Amino acid sequence: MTFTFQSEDLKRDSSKRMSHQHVFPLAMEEDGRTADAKPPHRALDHDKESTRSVCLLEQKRKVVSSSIDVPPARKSSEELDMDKVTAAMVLTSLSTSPLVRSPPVRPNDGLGGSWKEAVGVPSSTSSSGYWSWSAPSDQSNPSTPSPPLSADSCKPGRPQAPPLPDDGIDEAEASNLLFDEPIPRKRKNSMKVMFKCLWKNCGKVLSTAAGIQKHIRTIHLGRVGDSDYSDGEEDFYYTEIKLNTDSVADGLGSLAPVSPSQSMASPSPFPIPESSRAEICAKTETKLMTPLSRSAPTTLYLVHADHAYQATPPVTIPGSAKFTPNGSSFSISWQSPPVTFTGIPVSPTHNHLMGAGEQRPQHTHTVLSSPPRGTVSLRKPRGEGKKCRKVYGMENRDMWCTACRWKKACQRFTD
DNA sequence: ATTGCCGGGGG
DNA sequence: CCCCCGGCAAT
Repeated sequence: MTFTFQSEDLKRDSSKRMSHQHVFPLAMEEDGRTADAKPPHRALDHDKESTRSVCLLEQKRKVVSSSIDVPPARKSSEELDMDKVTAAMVLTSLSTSPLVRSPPVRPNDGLGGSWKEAVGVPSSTSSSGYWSWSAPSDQSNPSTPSPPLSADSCKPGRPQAPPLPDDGIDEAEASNLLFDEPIPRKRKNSMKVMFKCLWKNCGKVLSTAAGIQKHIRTIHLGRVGDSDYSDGEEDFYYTEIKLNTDSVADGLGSLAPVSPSQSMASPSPFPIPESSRAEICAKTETKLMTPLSRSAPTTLYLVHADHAYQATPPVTIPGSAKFTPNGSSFSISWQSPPVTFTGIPVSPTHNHLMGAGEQRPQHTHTVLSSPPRGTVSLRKPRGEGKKCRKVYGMENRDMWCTACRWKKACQRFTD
């Protein structure tokens, strides 16, 4: 954080003191105290200008670099975490009787919503040889202090290629590969996975994904034909639930960050723009998943929404399909009937341009406009864009606009 | 925890 | 007026 670049030099030869904080005032319009040092020439002006821009640049760079620096650190700690988690899981699975066979799907990467591809053949008895969950190898080297680079601490021993390259939509897979996240993270055996239809007043529960998909397709969606064809729409209408002891509440990871309430007026039921599903996946797995999976092991009845779009919007199902795992508050439901999205869930095309543009909520405030107008507060809604403080930072306080310096509403960056 | 800024206070 | 800060609310 040293501001030892041009400005220091400049200041040194142009003026007297150098206090750490007041390095920057140089170019301010209001007080021309730099003028005394030398007759103001274009050169100096130029200097000032460039210096100022350098300041800004510098700051930008600081930001960038910090954001670059961070990830590795976090990563390593994450890896350690993962190790712990895996170890824990291994232990758990060892101590638990391998009663139930391994579930047909990998529960964790489900957010992509297309794991069904990975599962492949819809066989009800897919006990699956090749998911063999290489626990021993994990255990054999539990320490793994620091795997070089982004090594996958989860599957040390064997490559264990992802099931099937299959076809397109496999974003989850792709993202996993991209992010070097521990891909398979298979579930332990002692867990029964069921699939529950979320359709209004249906609540049918089947034991296989294919089954439930077929059910939805035929019964609810009214698809004809033998319907091998699935556009993935069914994914929205069922969810995976786990019954059983098996502690580790990983399924909740994806559900947790749901905000408890959302007005129906909101135009898009999906606060999260689908476009960045990959990121979401990764994030969910890493930062949300991990901490959560360790907490709250008490549930016996877990709901696992495989699809981000399913889980994320705080929807509410009217009648049925309401899970209350422990009595603790948790419910999935569905307020706006399936009509909301037809065909393809959410077009992955609409990216929101982050960073540059401001996207406003743009609500259509219906009729409720003026509450009690007489009240005092009337606080400004809070400015949107960055303000002087944010832009220049505390250390360059004298670059702020006056209002900002006085802690008043910013005048330079008005909204 | 950080940031925007209102309300109020001292000169 | 100018200048500053306590403290609150939103993030």
